[in-house]
Amino acid sequence: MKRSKKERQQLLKMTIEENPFITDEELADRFSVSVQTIRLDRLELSIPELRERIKHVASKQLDEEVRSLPIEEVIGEVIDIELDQSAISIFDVKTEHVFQRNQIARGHHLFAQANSLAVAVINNELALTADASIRYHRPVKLHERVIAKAKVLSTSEVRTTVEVNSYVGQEQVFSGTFKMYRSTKDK
Amino acid sequence: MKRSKKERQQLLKMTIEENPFITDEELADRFSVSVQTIRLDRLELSIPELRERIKHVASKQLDEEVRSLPIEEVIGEVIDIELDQSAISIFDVKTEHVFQRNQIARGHHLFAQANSLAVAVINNELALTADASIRYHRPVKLHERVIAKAKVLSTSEVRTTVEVNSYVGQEQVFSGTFKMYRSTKDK
DNA sequence: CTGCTATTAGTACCTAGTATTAAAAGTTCG
DNA sequence: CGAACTTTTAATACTAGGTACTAATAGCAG
Repeated sequence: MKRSKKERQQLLKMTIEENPFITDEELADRFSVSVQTIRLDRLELSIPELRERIKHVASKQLDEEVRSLPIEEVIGEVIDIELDQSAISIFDVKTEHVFQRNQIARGHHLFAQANSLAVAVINNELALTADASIRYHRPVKLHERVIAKAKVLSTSEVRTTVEVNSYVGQEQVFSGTFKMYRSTKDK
Repeated sequence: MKRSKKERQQLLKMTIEENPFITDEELADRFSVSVQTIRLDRLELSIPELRERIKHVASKQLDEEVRSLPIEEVIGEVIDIELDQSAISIFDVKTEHVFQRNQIARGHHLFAQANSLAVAVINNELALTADASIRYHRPVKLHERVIAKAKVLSTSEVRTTVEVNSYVGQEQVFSGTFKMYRSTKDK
């Protein structure tokens, strides 16, 4: 089938994005053009060669391995954070989070969102929850968006108290107070 | 400095593990031997060439991207239950439950085990957590088996209080008191 | 000094490219 | 229709980072 240059380049870009491991030769085959054409296309689109693409993906992987900060491990998506002060995350309730019978979110998901946000807000290599006191104000339903706001109330050498309030729209659905250990090194 | 063949190969292995992006030439420089020697070493140690190493790292990255598992639905296995009285469940801590940095189980999994057991023990079409007070006695580590025991403390028309204590072996790791609504129908 | 291992050197070949020049094919406009 | 332009293909020289193989040399042990 015939494709215009523009169409081909558009497809090329998508193809490479989907599978960065593809060679120019395979691409040439796939689009029924010469290898040179593919190379001109890549040049015009500023798409680097196979090895560079792979290298880039691999570096990302190494980054991830090294990093693995608590922020990656938060349940929900952190949209704002000021270390040792406050943090906000959003959590969309999907089918896998609710009881089938009544479409109400299972409590531990709201807890997890709040608790992990409390962990994340603490500017420390490691924070562990010591104890917590929580309250569910009203049930949260499927497809609702829960916004959790964490606020650090007090901090001492080894302990920090974090308050988390979660809302759906203007309505409060959850509140919790988390007392956290801030262990300095590994335990 | 002089190193024996064995010493060099040992170091070589570690060096490549730490930085898979290093070329034979750089390695040769670093160990003050010829490039050929490095290649013989890699051959003996079955270490693939630079590009293959990078490719391998990159594929791992793509795997990870696909993964991104949601918080799982299974929160321990109920092994005994007497409705409105008591229940026991076990929960094996796997890699997906721990912080990567220190292999300590994330608090919300212990909470989820206890909370879901509290829900299960209540002989009602629907039970919802109203509030909870919990305490983490000691961190739980990877591969430990947590046994949660729930006991119903009091029951009224609409509310039930459940106490849950969790253990690893003889040692208590978690305790919580859950006040539950026993709503008769849907809310 | 003879063997042996370890190391180094050299050559041909490979993949997946870049960079450049040139020719051929396709398209558009007057 | 044909000149002018764009697009595509082809061909060549060169590169990095290797493999595979052969051969020469270095170091040391008995």
